[in-house]
Amino acid sequence: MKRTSLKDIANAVNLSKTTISLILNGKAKENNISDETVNRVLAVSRKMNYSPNSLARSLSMGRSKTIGLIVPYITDSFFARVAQVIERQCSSKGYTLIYCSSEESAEKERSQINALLARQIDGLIIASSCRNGEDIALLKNNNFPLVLIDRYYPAIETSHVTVEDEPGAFRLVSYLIDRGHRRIAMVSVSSELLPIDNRQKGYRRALESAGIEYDERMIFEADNADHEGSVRRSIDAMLSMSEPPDAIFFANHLLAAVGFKVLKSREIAIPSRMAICCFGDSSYLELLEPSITAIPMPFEAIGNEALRILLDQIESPETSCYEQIVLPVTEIIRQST
Amino acid sequence: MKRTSLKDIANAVNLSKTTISLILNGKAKENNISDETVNRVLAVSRKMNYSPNSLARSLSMGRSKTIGLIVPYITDSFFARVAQVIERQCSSKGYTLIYCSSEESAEKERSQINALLARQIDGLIIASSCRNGEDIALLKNNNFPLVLIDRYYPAIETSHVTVEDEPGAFRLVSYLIDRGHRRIAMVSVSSELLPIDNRQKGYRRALESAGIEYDERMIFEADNADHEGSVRRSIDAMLSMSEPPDAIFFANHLLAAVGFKVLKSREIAIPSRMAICCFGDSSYLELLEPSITAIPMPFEAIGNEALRILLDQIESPETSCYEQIVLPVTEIIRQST
DNA sequence: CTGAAAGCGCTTACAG
DNA sequence: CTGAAAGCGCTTACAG
Repeated sequence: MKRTSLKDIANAVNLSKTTISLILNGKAKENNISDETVNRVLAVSRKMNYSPNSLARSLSMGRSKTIGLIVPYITDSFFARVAQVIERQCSSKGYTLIYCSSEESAEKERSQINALLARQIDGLIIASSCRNGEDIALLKNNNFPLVLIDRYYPAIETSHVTVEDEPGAFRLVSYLIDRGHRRIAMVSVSSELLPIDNRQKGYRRALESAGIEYDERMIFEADNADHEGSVRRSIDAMLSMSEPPDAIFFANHLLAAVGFKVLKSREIAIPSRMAICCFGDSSYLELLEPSITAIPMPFEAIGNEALRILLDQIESPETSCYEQIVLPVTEIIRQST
Repeated sequence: MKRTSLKDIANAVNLSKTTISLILNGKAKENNISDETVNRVLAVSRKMNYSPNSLARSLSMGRSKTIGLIVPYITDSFFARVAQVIERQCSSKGYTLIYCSSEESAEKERSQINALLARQIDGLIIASSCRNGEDIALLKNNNFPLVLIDRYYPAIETSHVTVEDEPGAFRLVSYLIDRGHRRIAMVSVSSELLPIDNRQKGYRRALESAGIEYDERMIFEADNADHEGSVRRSIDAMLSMSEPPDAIFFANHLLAAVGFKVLKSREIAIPSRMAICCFGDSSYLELLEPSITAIPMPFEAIGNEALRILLDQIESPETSCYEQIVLPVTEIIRQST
């Protein structure tokens, strides 16, 4: 597809590329280019349907007005919504967003970081796999504009936007305890994900501060590659315990949905025989019967803050400094607890 | 962030950029470059952590190994899954995917098409707003590699991948009729979206072939900007009819979820007082109580076929021709009907 | 076996 | 008021 270039316009109006470029970039005034010339060029460029080749422009300017976003799964409604928020903000600020899914793989994450850097992106927002400290450190050491969301590396000082994972989990589990539950299981995912770890800490602290002994057999780790199967096995394992749990805290909304399904299929009454709740939320959790107690993620704030910090780093590198934002969360009590 | 360039390597090893470029692109053999030189360059380029500037490369080669995908909403699980499928396929074929959400706006779609073209993408997959025939025709006339998914323009011959909207709706509504329903309402979205229109046609044909008179007051159009409110109003309107419908066919899964919620809140028993079903599916529709009869979208096949056709156009422009794929769909009968 | 040179489509000091 | 020229980082005929 032949696109018209600056040179084409220059030839058409018998001026130099320089002049055309200046005019099209709104620098006519400061270069004293006559109104007549400006209008003529504008008209012709419109007629020729000109739009600049942004590769050439970025290459020449050394910045692309593009930012990258890497999330684990775009199919996870939480990340999709964060992406939506960031995409909208970006376009209102004249930036383009390129996003991709790392599928929770450190290698994919690495190759995506490299692919994005190769495209000369101006900054990067990552919900990292938590197993890629090397690249994160490299970016940081090069002062590359970077904001981590949802997950960060405690050992590496960066800007990041997260939520109150530990306190949120603490409150939710404490609530279960207040409701009389004593045997509370937790289903999380098998990985070193920081937020999951913090949610587990909150769970543990809630038990401790209620004087309930922590029992590691009550912690189940699902397999990201097989939520369905692994959650089913976890729940079956719980049910076959001599003293089965009477409540389950799921580490995220996807696990909770699967858990709900399994419990239903096993005909376990919720909440009478098993109360359930989870970190994170999704529109359908309130539609289920019983509706599920959950802690919604402030995806709007996460996206907005992350982009604000990133653009600050990009546009005012000298004054900007690392910002760590921890957003508050509030549980929504529904029927499942 | 200073990246190392070909020139940096050339200087480091005292060879020309040409030689480095040839080696790094695996063209050493055909240019008789000595193994020793090759190894030396490879080692140095690794040590210097070189990765080519893909903007420069694309600019020079005139192709970017990048394809664009425009969907209405990445937060719609259907499109997120299609995007996931395409992203995976792309990366396995050495392409990068850039996707963005048009939010069902023709203007956004247009500006995204232009932004993507400006990035010299090699091809484009679009689930179009159906109100942007102008740009689609322009792309087509320039022989730009293009595949439409989910929606297409009947007046413009292009490659596209869609599903059996009309037959699917026909079968589903016929099923409702078989179950004894006579007053069947349809809730669709207020737009000129082709698949929605086809689903409506299927609905209508089912009624006709069962000898049920079509009543346009049974068609409700929800507002994309306010699903919640408009579906609520539609359902309230139905309920206040002298002879309310006894079944509702929702044009997509998002509408069905909202409809389910409203019916519950109005304490309308499903399916005894009101049967419901929808086109499209989502993991949670089977978790609801009653679970919802639906027609799953073959997102895997949509993504795979679309990309296959597109790559064919890109890589063999001379032999490729327009392909129109209509994928079959099968309803899953659940408890809501 | 290797390099100089032109070109991809832009921007931007610099000169007149 | 406007243009020639260099440069961004690559690739690729062409020459030796």
